[in-house]
Amino acid sequence: MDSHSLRLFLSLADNLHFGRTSREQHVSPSALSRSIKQLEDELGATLFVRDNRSVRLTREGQQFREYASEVINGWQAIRQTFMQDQLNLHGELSLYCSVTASYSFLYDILSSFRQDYPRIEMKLHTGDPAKAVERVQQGLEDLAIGALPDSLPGGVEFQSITRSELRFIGPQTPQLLNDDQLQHPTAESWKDVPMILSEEGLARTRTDRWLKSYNIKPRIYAQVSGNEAIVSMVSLGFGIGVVPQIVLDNSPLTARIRIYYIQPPLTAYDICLFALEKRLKDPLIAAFWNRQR
Amino acid sequence: MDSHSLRLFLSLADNLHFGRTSREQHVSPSALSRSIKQLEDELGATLFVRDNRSVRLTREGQQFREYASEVINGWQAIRQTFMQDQLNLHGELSLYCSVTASYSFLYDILSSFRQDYPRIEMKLHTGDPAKAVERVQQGLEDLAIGALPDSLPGGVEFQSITRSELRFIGPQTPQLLNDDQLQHPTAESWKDVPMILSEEGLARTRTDRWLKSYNIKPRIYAQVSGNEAIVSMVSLGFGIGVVPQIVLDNSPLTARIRIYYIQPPLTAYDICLFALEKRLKDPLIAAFWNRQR
DNA sequence: CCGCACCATTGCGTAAAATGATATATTTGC
DNA sequence: GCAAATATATCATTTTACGCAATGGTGCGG
Repeated sequence: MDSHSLRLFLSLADNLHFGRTSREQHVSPSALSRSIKQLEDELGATLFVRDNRSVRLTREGQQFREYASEVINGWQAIRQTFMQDQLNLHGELSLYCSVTASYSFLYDILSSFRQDYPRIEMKLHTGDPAKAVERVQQGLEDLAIGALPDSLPGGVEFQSITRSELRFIGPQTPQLLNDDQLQHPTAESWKDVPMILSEEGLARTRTDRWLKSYNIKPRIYAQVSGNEAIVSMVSLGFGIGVVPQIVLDNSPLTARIRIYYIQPPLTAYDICLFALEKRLKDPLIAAFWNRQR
Repeated sequence: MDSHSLRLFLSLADNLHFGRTSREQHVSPSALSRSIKQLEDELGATLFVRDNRSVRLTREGQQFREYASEVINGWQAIRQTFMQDQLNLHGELSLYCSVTASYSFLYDILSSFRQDYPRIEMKLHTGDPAKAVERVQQGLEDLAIGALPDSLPGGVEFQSITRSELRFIGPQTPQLLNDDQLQHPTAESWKDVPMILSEEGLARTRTDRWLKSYNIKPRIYAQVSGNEAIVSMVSLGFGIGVVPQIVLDNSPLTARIRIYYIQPPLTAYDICLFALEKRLKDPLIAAFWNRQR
């Protein structure tokens, strides 16, 4: 028995619907199904009657629901108690991240942090994630989110948040790359492919390295800054580009572009939180660094 | 947060001693330490003050102790409630296993089963584990514990309980095998090594296969039945034998024998519980099969 | 003052478990 | 028959847990 299963159970007991619950709780349907089944096995009782069309709580399920919600509420309550001081912890934290980050996982991070530390104000600055480490290092920001570079300057600490693959993308039409160009990239076949690349940053470095490994001298149509701008230009048919998957997940233009899956793939982005090591002692920064996840 | 961590926490809160608690709870000191640390991280509070010489509960720890014991007791209580019918479940179950099994893991299995189904009587029969599957198949036993054979007859279901490596053992003195014989076994160097083997069973099959792979024709000093007898004869210096590690763990003769670690090791024993598939519907057998672990 | 025993913790390599993706079965309502 | 929803199996991958051995700190006795 663990709190995660209990949360899933409680959510399912509310929804009475596996699909909806799995989406709400960010787990796959199979994981949810297994989790409930495991709970039932441990208890030696059936919690839900599923008749392929509807889900409903058994008598035991209702009973267990009370217990589960007590456990979860008790847990939250005791955490609140322990965090009394945290209620008094107040001030301001600046966080630098990309527009994409602010659209995606940042919401979850900030909303749970907000619950625990309601009196800490967050100043959110968005910009090119390639500058994340630099901004922290220069003391312009308390915290920053960006991709983990191949080499991190000393004195900067990081913690991994998520990973995201780097993708080659092209416009939906016209199709700028054919199978042959993808599977057997050569300098010759790629010489006229127009490319739209970031001016700097990991995506650029890794793309350059990939191109170089095939001796391709790219025809650079445009160098832009900002992944959204790349997606935008690609969708308009100007060329092919390279952006992290997470940008595509949150882009309104996904229908206008296509993803080219190359082998071997570019090394994935490791999206991390950065802070200056010596500033980790700062109570506000420490609170964020050690936040509940 | 999971029930296992809570149990560890409660035990530690009683003992105020990591070493003792880890022994009591059958986990390594490191696992215990990490488990407590994780709990503290999740809660954002220190539960114990450890000053390398003593362990004591913090104020938060005392508070959490109440919560934890409520959660655990509640869990037990709700399981009891769900198992009301089980209290009424009564009758007799026969279980066949080796002497070694009855000395080791069987205690844990039976004592927890006993708690859940106090009115089910267990008839324990001990004997050669090689006969486990056969006894179940013939309907002589409801359940049996033994090593999973390479091929299981149809209609017999199994569930894994634990694994145990097969070990070559020799007497403490005289040393019957030298390094060369172990690392480069040849027919020539092994021809005079006296061996004590089971008459039948997996250990015998696997030993034979191993010997054959090196073209060794063993000099069989004795064929006996029962692993304890093998250990006994080996300890007296009659020859070398092959027994599962678990037999050694529970033998009073370990000081008199030595283990020869060969590479590659023999395929380990997979110690399983067996039952006839069609009898799994029997409420008593089902209760044991799906017992709490 | 120096080993020495004791004890919690940490690093590391490996083993086990959880997960997501995918495919398939099954039932039910339309 | 078809679509929707749950259950289950399998596989690859990631994540986690574990034990072992080593570390570091502390008090005690010689």
